[in-house]
Amino acid sequence: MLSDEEWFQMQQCFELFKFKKGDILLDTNAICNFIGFVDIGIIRFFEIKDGNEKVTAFWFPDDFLSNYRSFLSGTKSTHYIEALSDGSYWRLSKEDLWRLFDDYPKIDRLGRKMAEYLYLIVAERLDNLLKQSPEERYKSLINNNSRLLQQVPQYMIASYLGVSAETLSRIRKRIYTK
Amino acid sequence: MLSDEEWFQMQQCFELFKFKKGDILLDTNAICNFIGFVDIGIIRFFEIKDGNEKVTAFWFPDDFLSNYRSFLSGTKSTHYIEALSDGSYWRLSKEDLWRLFDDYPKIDRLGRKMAEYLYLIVAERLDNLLKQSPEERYKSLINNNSRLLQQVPQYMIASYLGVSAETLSRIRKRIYTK
DNA sequence: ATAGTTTCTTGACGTTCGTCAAGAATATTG
DNA sequence: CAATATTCTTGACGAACGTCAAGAAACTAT
Repeated sequence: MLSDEEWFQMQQCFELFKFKKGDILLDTNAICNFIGFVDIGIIRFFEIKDGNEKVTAFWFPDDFLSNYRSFLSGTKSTHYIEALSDGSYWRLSKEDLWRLFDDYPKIDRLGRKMAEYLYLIVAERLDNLLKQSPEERYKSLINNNSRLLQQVPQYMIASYLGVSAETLSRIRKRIYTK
Repeated sequence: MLSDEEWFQMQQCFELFKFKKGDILLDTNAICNFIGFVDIGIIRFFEIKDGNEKVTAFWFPDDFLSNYRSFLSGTKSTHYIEALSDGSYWRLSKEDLWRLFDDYPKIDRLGRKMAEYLYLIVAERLDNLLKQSPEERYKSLINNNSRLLQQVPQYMIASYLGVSAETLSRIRKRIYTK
């Protein structure tokens, strides 16, 4: 889809960032001025409401990584991006991306595909949250996202599903004892 | 942002569709092959789960109108698009849009802006759903979307907020009697 | 105006959830 | 291996929600 020249120009702009478990890759109130892709490691995207963590997303290798809302709108992040393990990610600054979009129409189109793809992910998550019960959401996770269950603490998954840690523990008990 | 020529080409592709209250503009299991913009009227986007309606969105004049998930992914719609009043909307077929994207890079870029904008809307809605209580969500609606309260039946708003009609009735009682 | 339809409210009751607290299980570190 | 920290489970209890059913209120249409 892209020519060699276009790929080269894009690759030139990506920079590898290493991180340690617990590192904050984006703090609240900062404006997210980059997008990235996970190289190695696990990352979570969450906010804090009344002292409670609300996890919006987990990211694994090859996943898109950004506070895309803050990135697009230029508003301060309400969320943290935090490393759940050691690892690294490829980073592209907003400045460079805008320049690539201006200089190369095909990269601009790639940006459209990216936005469309990210729309699909979040729209599907919204739909599931509206129509499924917590138990159904957990079962979906078992079928579609089992690596998450193995590599992320359960209380974070609970938050991702929109329930308390205790409730998820009881959901699991319900499921696995019948 | 677009030249006269580009605007003209786009306008050529839009077609006005009239509808009556209760009309189904997109049925479940159909593939959404258009995007549109509301000209006149009110429209809702909803699905049915276990006999219950789950409203995902309401659209007013100038709002973007499509099952964008079905449109982008080419999968069958799980939702209905239904007219809540008489009205009309401007419609652009997928075929024409793809052609416009191919022929005019600036329209392609406009498509990126559109996808980005729609991402922001759904991402914010997801965030609110994860972090706010039903009562908080209703209060947000009062402040940010009051025309919705005046022009849409309350039981549909309840569904949009993710609660039963009775619960919203009780939330309103809680709020307005103290 | 009146009859019919739709929408909203209220009460009763059972279920699920959140919170707090304690302890068990698991993982990490020295 | 022992000590510590983290995560998970369980119980008890109260709050919020869903459902069913009945009636009130608002809206439509003739």
